[in-house]
Amino acid sequence: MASEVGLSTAAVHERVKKMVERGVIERFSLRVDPERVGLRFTAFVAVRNDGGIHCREVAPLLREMPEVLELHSVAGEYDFLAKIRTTHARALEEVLYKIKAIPGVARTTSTVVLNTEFEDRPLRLP
Amino acid sequence: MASEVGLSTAAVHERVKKMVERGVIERFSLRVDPERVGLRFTAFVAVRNDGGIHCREVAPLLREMPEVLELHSVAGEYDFLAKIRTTHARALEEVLYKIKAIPGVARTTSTVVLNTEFEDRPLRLP
DNA sequence: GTTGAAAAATTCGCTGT
DNA sequence: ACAGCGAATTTTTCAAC
Repeated sequence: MASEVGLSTAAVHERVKKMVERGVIERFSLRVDPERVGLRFTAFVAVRNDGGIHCREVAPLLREMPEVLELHSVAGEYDFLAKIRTTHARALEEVLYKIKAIPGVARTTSTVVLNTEFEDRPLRLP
Repeated sequence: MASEVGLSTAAVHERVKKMVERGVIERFSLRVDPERVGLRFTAFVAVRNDGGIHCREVAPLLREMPEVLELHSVAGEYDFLAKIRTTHARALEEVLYKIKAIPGVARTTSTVVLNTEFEDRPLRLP
C-alpha cells in the first residue's frame, strides 16, 4: 500500500488514522454478496406519509426493519425512498405490510429490481 | 475479533479466507463519508430506453460515468434506476445531459435526495 | 481447529519542516 | 505543531499438525 504511493507504511498509517479521527473514513467493512447469503430480491420502495405521524418519526421505524438497507428522504410525490432486500418477492410483501402499518403511511410504490448491474462503486473524489 | 466469537484468530482467518475464495465476501473496503469529500448531492435517476440501442449496451455506458454509483435494471415504466452522487445540483444536470446523449434514451426522471437517513447497513443473514 | 514461526501491521522516538 | 522515517513492538497470516 505504502510503496505504491511513495510513502513509508508508518506515514500511510498515520494518514489513515487521522482520516478516521476526522470522520472522513467512517468505517472499515467487507462486502458480502447478497445473493450468496440468500438475499435474492431487491426493490426500491417509495413511501408517502400523509400526516399520521411526523416524517421524523417514520425514519426510525424504518430503520428497525433489517430488510431496509438504505433510506433517503426525497423531494417529489413521496417522502422516502427505501432500498429493500429480501429472500424473495413474498418476503417483500411482509415488509410492505409492516411499512403500511405505520400510522400516516398512505401509499407505497415498489420498483422491482430485475438485475443489479453494479453497486458499491468507489467514490471518485471531485 | 476471535475472542468475541470463541475461536482462535487463525480459525477466524481460515473461515474468512474460505468466504473470500467462495465469493461470499466480495471485497474489503472502507467507507468514506461522501459529504466530507465534497459529494453533497444525491439523486436517483430512472432511465427509459426507447429502442435506439439495446438495453445491454446502455449499462456499460452508464458504468463509465463515475457519478453513477449504482445501476439496477428494473421492472416498470423505466428500464434502469441509477443512484448518482455529484458535488451539487448543477453537476447533476451535466450527468443528465450525458445520459440523454445515449442513443435510445428517451426519458429520465430524477428523484432528488434531501437527506440520507442511513446507508450501507450490514446485511442481516436470513 | 490449534499451534507456532514468518510476515505484516502498529506504535514509538526522532528528524526536518 | 506537524508530516515523515526507521526501529521496536504487537498483531496477523500461513504452514504443519
